[in-house]
Amino acid sequence: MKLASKAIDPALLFSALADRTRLRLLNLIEGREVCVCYFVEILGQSQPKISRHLAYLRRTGLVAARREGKWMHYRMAVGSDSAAGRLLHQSLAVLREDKAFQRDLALLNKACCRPGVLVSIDHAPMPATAPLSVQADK
Amino acid sequence: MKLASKAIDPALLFSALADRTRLRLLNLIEGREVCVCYFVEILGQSQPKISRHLAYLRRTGLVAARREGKWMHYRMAVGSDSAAGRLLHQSLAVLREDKAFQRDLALLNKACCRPGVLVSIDHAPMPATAPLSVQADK
DNA sequence: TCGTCATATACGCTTACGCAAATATATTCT
DNA sequence: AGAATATATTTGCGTAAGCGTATATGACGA
Repeated sequence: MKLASKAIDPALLFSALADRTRLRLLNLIEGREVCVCYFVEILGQSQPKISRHLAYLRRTGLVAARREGKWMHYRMAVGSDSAAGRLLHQSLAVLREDKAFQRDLALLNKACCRPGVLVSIDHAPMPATAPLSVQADK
Repeated sequence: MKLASKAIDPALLFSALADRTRLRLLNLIEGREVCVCYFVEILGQSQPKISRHLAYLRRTGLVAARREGKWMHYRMAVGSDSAAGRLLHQSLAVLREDKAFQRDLALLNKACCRPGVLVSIDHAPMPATAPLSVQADK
């Protein structure tokens, strides 16, 4: 059961959103559980940088981590029952109008649905939930 | 005519929202034009502090200022036609669920609709547009 | 036990931000 | 012109945040 430890201050929430790397991470995390190795691969940024930003999001209480063997999986820790959660989720919805964010999601889709496309991580664990498809192929 | 000078980067927008004073200012500005003296009075913060945060919002392109005699009036500079505008406006909508933000709006209502309540500014110019009433008296 | 892989943290540095106090600018009034 | 009012900007200082590089931790396999 998810403890509502304490309401997240709006200004603090927006601080967490005030960085493009963190926005991209949250975009990928929303709605599923994602392994760190996907973040590094898809964002194309150094591992310490990704890890540092994930730590920031963890400290803020926006995401939670779960260890599974060597891998760490991150997931959302706030739902739309809190004001902060609504702020976060509705903001991500708008951000996904941007092609760059759609592209990140598409890469995540490829990575878990077409293993081998991202060869360097084709041994990594699958996300627990399939990423929402952006502009589904209809 | 409002020039769409350049799209506001989402991370930059969220930086502007990452401060409680600026959130309160934006809450008051949205939907009308407000004189600086109201900000100082309602937020109960020092004039230089208010001015500094207004300057920040101006630099970011979120608000615009207009001089009228000795007074400066601030208004929103982004509409819901831009992604940043949608992010901003929908965020303010959620923030107004909070009593503190409702209270600020109520004080603005009093200040312009019942002159004399805030005696120290009862000589100040009226907001151009009446503030949206929060929880209208039904 | 050792080595390796996956991830996290520490360090040193630089830049941005927030605040209070002081000062500057612009406008109106006399 | 000079004083008063409304607002803006500067200065100095402390803190938080970002980055890259280097190092530490934790889990697994040989």
